[in-house]
Amino acid sequence: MTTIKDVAKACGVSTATVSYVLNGKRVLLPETRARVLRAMQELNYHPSAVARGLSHKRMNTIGILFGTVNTMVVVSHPYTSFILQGVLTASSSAGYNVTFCTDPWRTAELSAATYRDQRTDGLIVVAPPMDADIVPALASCNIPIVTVSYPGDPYGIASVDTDNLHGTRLALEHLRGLGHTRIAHLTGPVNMLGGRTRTEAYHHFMSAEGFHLPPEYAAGPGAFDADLAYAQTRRLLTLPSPPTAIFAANDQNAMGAMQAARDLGISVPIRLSVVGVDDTPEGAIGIPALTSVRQPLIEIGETAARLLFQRLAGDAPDPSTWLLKPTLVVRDSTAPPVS
Amino acid sequence: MTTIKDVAKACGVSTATVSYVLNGKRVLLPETRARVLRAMQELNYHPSAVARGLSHKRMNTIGILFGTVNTMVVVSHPYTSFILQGVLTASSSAGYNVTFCTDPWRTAELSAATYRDQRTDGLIVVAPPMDADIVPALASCNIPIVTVSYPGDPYGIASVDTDNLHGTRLALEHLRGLGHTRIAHLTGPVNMLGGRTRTEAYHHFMSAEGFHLPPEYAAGPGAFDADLAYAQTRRLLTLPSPPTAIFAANDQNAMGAMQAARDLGISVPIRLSVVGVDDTPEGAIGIPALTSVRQPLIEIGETAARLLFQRLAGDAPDPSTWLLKPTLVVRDSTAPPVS
DNA sequence: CTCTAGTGTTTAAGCGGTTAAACTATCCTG
DNA sequence: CAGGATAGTTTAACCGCTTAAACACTAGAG
Repeated sequence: MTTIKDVAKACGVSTATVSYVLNGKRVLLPETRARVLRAMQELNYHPSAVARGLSHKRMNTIGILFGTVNTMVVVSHPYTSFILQGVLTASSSAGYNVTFCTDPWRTAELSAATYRDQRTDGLIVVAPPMDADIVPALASCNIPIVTVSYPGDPYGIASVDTDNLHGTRLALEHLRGLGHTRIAHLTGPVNMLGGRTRTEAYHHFMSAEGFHLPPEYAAGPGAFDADLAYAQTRRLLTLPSPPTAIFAANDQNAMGAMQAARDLGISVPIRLSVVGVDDTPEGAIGIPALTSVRQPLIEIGETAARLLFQRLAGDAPDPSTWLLKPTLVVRDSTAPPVS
Repeated sequence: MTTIKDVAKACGVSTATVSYVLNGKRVLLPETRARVLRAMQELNYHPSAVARGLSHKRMNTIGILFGTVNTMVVVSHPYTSFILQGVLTASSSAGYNVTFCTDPWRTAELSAATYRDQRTDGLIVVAPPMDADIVPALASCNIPIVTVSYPGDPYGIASVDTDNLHGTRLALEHLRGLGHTRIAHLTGPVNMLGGRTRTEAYHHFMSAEGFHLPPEYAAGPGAFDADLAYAQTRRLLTLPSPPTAIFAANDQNAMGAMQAARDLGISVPIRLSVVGVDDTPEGAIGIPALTSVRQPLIEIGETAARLLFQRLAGDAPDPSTWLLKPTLVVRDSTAPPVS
């Protein structure tokens, strides 16, 4: 590997001169500059990002950490992979590299080393459980971070998320507009901001509308999991007064619900309407195609990355929560209730 | 940020001692060791991976580069995301970090800087076009690389891929076993190893079986693209003597073919059987569910990563091509031909 | 009681860049 | 034509950690 010294020696200048050619922080004689450039070419020289990083104390690299339990199956999951896509796009155009934190978060104690070694200039933490110590731990050692789907404010951190209140309203207004009044909810995990917020929004909307529904209509504890949703839906549909519509915390839950309905011989959407959240390909292709709240995941990833870059550049963005508007994709799993 | 000096000063030893505590390369008095460890705790010290990297000349990080044209939509693509998954899994357990090369490969000239700056110890290059200069360029400057779906041998590089010959045979034997003889092929891009190999394997199999098919049965140039496959299939199905089965270069092509058949009122699988490659979720969920050759993508990613780690550790693996066996997933898009 | 052989720690020179400050010409100004 | 400004380059310290080599000290051998 040729170093800056080799180049300097090769054309009889000091390493400082080569360095100035490299980053143009001083004016040099065109002739000198040309000679150095030629030598760099001939020697096939490429400066070491590591040495540079040590001097500059920044590596032009951000890390992305998926805060979910099962970190390793995360990439092929539609939610995370689209967020990742957005982060990569924004990073690419901002000249940043992205390193994947492969080491899943355990506890602040155990995982600190991986995230505090200055290998990355900052971190994007995606959807960490609300009860994990990861965000406070990272925040307390001044690592610049931006979170996705996590309450940022308490720690003075910028955070990006879907406007889940709005998304829930879209789904529920759609159902109510079709004439549904007996609308149940499959809850997501309470320790995830997205799940919790949708459930809160559901209750909020329902009481604002003056609907008084039995508690079984939003039974917890939930998860982002088709099997649990399946079981919960069976229970709902065998209630004396079953719901005519279900708002599921995400598409996986919705798929579980549709399966349960199918197994009970209850046709969707004729006798049961189902709305999910996430607009996954699986839902879109399912039979019937799932009506779903589409989160702007790529934009969320891009926004998170951009906020982090701003923060790293010094223009501190106000550490607040950025909510991006979801949209409702109406497909074939919703229809007016049979009366 | 506290440095090794702070720790050394805090407990009255030299930085060398702290360093030895850090990496245990010398025996120290238990008492000294304890004192240093305590200081590290109290000062909340975490060594800089960058400084370490500069000394060691390795960062314990590998890069992954997707060689396809449209790099930025790559993550959410099933092929790449599963490969990535495998790479991440293997890296995680080997203690390596993974950085995405967000900067898409342009030419050797333009992109060299990004890949030669020692930020990564080695590179996994996934499915680069065969006519791009990327692999030779990287190989010629001694960056340890492992390729996926690329002819590795010529450059003395380890390479991992699906055994496409075997996969093609699985698909074609399945069709022949059902009784098909008029089997057409939707070709993939010729500049991608996977596409090219499947087409070669198709021709090889057909002539070995003694089938003499019209050239229109495998018309090129192809692509991994549903629209082109759609057009090609329409042409095939309106031939005087149309095929009764189609072996598509991948699932996207197969989906295009099924759409074309549908639009022509030709029912799959009754009047046309279709086999794809990749076993994508979309294909699996489609109507009819697609019979497809499943590539062991996660294993491919893992293998590629492991080969790279071996290479980095010095145990040079023989730079040959590792072919992993695909399997055939039989679903509803194939059936015996109507006679 | 000297001499060697550990043992535990420090010194100091890197690793490959950056950059403030010093230096050396050259040029202009009064 | 001295004196200051300016332009182009070098010197050398530094970033934070590693590590060969030097050093100081004890302990056991002869």
